[in-house]
Amino acid sequence: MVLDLRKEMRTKRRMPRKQYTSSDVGEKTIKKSLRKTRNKTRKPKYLSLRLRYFSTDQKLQESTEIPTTTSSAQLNLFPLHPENLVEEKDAHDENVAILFSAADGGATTLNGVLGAASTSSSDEDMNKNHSTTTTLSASDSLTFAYGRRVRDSEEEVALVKTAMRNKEREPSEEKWVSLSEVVERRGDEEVSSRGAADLGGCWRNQRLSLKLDYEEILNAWSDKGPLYIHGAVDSPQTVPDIHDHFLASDLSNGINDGWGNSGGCVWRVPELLLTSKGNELAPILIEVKAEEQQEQAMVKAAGQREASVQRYKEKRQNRLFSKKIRYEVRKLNADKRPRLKGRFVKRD
DNA sequence: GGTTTCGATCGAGCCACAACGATAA
DNA sequence: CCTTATCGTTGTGGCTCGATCGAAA
Repeated sequence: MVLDLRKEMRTKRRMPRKQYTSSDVGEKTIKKSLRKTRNKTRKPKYLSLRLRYFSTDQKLQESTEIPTTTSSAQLNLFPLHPENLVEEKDAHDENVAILFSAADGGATTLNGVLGAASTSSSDEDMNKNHSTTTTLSASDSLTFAYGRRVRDSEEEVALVKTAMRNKEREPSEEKWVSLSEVVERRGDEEVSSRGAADLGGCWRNQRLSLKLDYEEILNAWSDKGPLYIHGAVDSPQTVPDIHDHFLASDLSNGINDGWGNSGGCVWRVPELLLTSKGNELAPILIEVKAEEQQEQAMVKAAGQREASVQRYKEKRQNRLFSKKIRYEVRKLNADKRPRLKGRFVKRD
């Protein structure tokens, strides 16, 4: 009996072996290209975030109770084979979808976080940010999404900003940062990639301090319809007054929509309570209405979540895994070049 | 529960050579 | 300043092999 149970558990845990597809070839080539571009010598091994992630995730769960549907929180920011994972890892997908539920707005990338006023949340950026778990950007965007711990750390903010500056300096080259470097800089044994998470905390402690020319923005937007945030399922969501301490108030109210958006990231609009007679409602009716609204809010939250998961899946399926060829001529030459056991050989 | 075995997967390296880029004449 | 020649470096794809990981025994 016990043995049978153990066997069943093993079978459940068993992961299907990966089947190579045409996209994998491109993926492999990209890695090879990056590898050769970076250095010819053997690179030092980068610390896998997987273990870190486990511990981090557990800690975060203890402190923030992030809703997870599975205990298997294996980090997989860059699913190499989305076509295989779609059905197999729905639960995992949901977790990732939670991570990037705000991906449409780019809020989970560093660009989205730090450069909200100037960044574009294009798919390319997303892909780049998701492309590898060892880049600072990817890991930080990850931990920002998870890291909802409220903690100030100017040093870490500076570190992330430095990384972003370096990225700007070398726009075409991905910056590789060894985890050990980050750890050294921080000088403790904390999870190194938590910087952005704490950055998120800073954002929750401090208001957004964007210096925007609101008049110019309004003028520029005047012919583009209302200032609504798209992405909500049913009701339009207005841009909140930035002078409201919406972040803190939502946090203090304990609002959590089950998205990891414990307030802050999801702006809410009070429901309009109108009767046919006008704006007045009897107290009892208001009470009943409040309960109904609560139920509706739950249903709506579930609907929003489902919609967002759907959006995430669609985006992931459409993600391009194609290889970027720098010199098409060389590719043509290499294709024509005779090979023996995969190696190039001299022409006769 | 610990150890060993086995199979799948991954990553690094190899190869020839045209193209590229820098430098000198 | 422009052109030409030279030389070292880069990039390209398919295959192999050792390392790694997880499941099974």
